[in-house]
Amino acid sequence: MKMSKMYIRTLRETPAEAVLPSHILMIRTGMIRKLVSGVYGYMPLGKRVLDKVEKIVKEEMDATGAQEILMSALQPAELWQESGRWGAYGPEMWRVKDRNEREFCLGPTHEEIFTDIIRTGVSSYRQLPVTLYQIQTKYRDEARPRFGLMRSREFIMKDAYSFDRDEEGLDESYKTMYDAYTRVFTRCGLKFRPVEADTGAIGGNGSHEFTALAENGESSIVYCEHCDMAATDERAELRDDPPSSESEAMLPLEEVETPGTKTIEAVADYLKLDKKQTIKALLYETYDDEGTLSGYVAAFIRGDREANVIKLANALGIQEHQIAFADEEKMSVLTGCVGGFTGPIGLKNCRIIADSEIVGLKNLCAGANHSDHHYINVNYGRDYTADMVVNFKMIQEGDPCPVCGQPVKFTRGIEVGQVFKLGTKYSHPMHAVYKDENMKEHDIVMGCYGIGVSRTMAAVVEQYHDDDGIIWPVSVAPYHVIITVMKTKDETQMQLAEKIERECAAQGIEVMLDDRDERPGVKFKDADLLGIPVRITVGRKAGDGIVEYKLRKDADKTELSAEDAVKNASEYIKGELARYSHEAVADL
RNA sequence: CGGGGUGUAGCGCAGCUUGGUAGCGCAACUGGUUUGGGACCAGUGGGUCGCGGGUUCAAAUCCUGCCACCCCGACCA
Repeated sequence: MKMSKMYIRTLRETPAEAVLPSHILMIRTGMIRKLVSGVYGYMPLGKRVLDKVEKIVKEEMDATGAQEILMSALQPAELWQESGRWGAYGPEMWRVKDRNEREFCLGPTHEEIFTDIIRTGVSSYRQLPVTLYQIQTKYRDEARPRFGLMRSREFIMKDAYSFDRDEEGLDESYKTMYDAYTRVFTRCGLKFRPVEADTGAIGGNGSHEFTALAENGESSIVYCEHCDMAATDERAELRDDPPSSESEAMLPLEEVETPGTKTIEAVADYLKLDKKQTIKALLYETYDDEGTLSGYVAAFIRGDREANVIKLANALGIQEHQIAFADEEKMSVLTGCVGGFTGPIGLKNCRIIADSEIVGLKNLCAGANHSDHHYINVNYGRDYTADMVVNFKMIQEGDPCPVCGQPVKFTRGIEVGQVFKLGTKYSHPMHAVYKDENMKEHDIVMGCYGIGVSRTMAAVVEQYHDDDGIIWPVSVAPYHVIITVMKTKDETQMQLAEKIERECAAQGIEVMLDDRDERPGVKFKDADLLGIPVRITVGRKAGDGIVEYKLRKDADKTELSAEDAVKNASEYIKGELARYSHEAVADL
């Protein structure tokens, strides 16, 4: 393709709207265009990359025997009411009405739709197992869209759903998808890690996230260097703490003045204590199924810790969206807590939850429930008790690994895929059943599997770039080779360039020819920015049939005959494509 | 949803404090000189200064309401 004919515009300056390298580069290369916040369009180069990712996804899905279909983004409310999620999903669901006030949503995911398909299409055990998938646009009205394609309100997702007779069948389907995902992300060139994950609002009883490693990622994952434990920070189990200061003697409870010390840092600093010797209060309000306020919770945790809201909600027997930070002023009227000085002693009209760790620690410092005062030498049992003692803290770097006990490590990443064992969460309420050999009805056992296709593209850029631009892995590069002509008005150069273009194309290499009437510097900068894996420069020595050959990822350049350059490019591209092929990763 | 910030040409920004009817760089267009790492000279075109209301002889500038976008947090199958 002649670059002079291509609809491309690159930007020299960093766009004001972008912060992450991947976002900046995708805008500077003109691959994507923002329409409104969290909604992007794909320009020619972006679309080509998207297509490559999709192709890899399709090949791996098809190889598992999954079959592609395509469902509408627009979904009737009735199906969601049947599954119980119309109310449960929350404000991220993009709800719309038709002219007759009938309710719909723009699908954030498709469990209901696929369950509906299967319940009318499957009646016998003989039709199971089956897995269907689609690559389609999803809508989530994110509270805060950001980082370009990383967290957008409209995005492209591959979603697959498996249907089995029983749990054993599901385990097999799940494993098949898990392996296929490993191949997909490997073929995209990503450095990633599958980690144990929570099931969240999708529900079910087992899940893994596939996380592309990236400093700027939004997900935090925990792993162990001594065993194969890897999980999201929310999911990671923490060992129950043995009472760590059992032998220490309890000192007399004492109230001390601590003026203006509203934060743990301030109190610890003022009293010259380690944060680990303090108790932090976290005030929550809870809601019932209708979303009305149902009560207050005061949760206490060691001062240096963070709470894991999922674990807290689980302990309270409610969903995650049914708990939120409390309105402190309203809560203080009823319970006697004082913002910044809340402690477990003397609270009323709320449930008190203590993290298992502080129960075992002696002589801690906690708020006194009146301004500018704290208690010191607070001890569980003697000075206060809790309605529940729960291990609800978030795991931290250095905490013991739940599997082997060695200190855990943290890293950040981008969640590019997730697999779930759903069980009968949807099939049961929606009555998706099959008849067995004895004409007995059973709920179909389901799994669901998602890949963020557009997000995967962003993750690749996030992992493959330098100061000059993108460095595409060959498997997803928009073009394989760029021919840079130094002087387009020089017929010898142009003719040689066109010859190279034809020869590349004849070998199935995707090639773009920079025939624009620009100075060499502009062309080199653009070639680097666009990140095309191989660059062939046609310049002064064109008359002798000599060109320059350079890989985007390497610094060195070599002068070769045009024939050898094409041969090198062809060998390199084909080698890389083979390395990222289905066959090459088949045994992963 | 809470806190902060920004809206001026396609992009990046200045002007606003102290009101006088809009400017710089890049990009685009024309001509010329250039041509191996984002050239130079000359010229040209392009703006309801986010939108509404108010103050004033006069508003990009002051007051006010709204909207959009970005950042931090909350939230996030």
